[in-house]
Amino acid sequence: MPARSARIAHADRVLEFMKCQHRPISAYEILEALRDQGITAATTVYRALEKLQATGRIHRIESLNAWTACCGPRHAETPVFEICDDCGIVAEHVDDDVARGIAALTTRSGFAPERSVIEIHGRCSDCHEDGPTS
Amino acid sequence: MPARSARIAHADRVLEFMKCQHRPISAYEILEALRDQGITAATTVYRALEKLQATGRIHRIESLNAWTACCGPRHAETPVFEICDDCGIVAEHVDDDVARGIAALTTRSGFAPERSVIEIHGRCSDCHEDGPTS
DNA sequence: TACCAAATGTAACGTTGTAACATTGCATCT
DNA sequence: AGATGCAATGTTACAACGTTACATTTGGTA
Repeated sequence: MPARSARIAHADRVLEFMKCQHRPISAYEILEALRDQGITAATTVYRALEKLQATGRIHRIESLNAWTACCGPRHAETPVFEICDDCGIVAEHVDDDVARGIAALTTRSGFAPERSVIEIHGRCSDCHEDGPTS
Repeated sequence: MPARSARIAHADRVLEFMKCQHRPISAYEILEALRDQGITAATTVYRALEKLQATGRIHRIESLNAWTACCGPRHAETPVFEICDDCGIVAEHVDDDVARGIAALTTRSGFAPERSVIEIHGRCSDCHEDGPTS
């Protein structure tokens, strides 16, 4: 894997792999999946994740210790994640009402917010099958 | 299977310790602190934490991998945490506006919520010292 | 008493993340 | 071209967080 393309390759390879997944992925899953593409150590994966997160192209799901590709246009805004505990799929939203609620709360309490983690666990529409028993 | 109240010593000791702290505590910090009270293994701490969480007396802070005593009467509702990244203090709120925003979002998307994680990182009022002075 | 179930102890292991330091590839300057 | 400097990468070891599996103790109850 020579040449100049190798200098950006790892972060890009990690991002490409993450975009093909439809659920959050752990750093060690990425490591295993990309081992045959020259990524051999956890350190490398974490460095790639750090760069991708800094540029807003991926998000960390705190309550899963896992990572997911950003699936919106440009996300400077706080995402709200809906995480299906059944099939594992994650939906990413930007919600102005929730954001306003957070802003109002922090204003009242005198707290200066910098980063919000909003993760809703439950069942997605495909999995809860809105029925009686189960 | 009636009352068995004498067997909860460890969970009680863990809860008492956590109430004396004013910031989130990791499971291993609890282990070290309570080693001289007969708690000798991580397993014991995690079992106590699990019980306390199940009864709503403590919360897990997902973005810190740490735990905090519940400091409000509304154990059943989703708390919003303000976490000061400077001094480490955590404020716990129950906010109906935020809860309504979450409920509206999940209703629109057909998601069945079960558990929400809402953690706001930033600076508390004592730490950001609003303004140019410092 | 004898039994059962919950609580606890113990050891090992699995997962997630970081620190510290060496090495390599590429751009730039002289 | 040679020297230099920086960022990316490799390597190793370790720290932090959490779980599994199984043995043992304890107290209530049939």
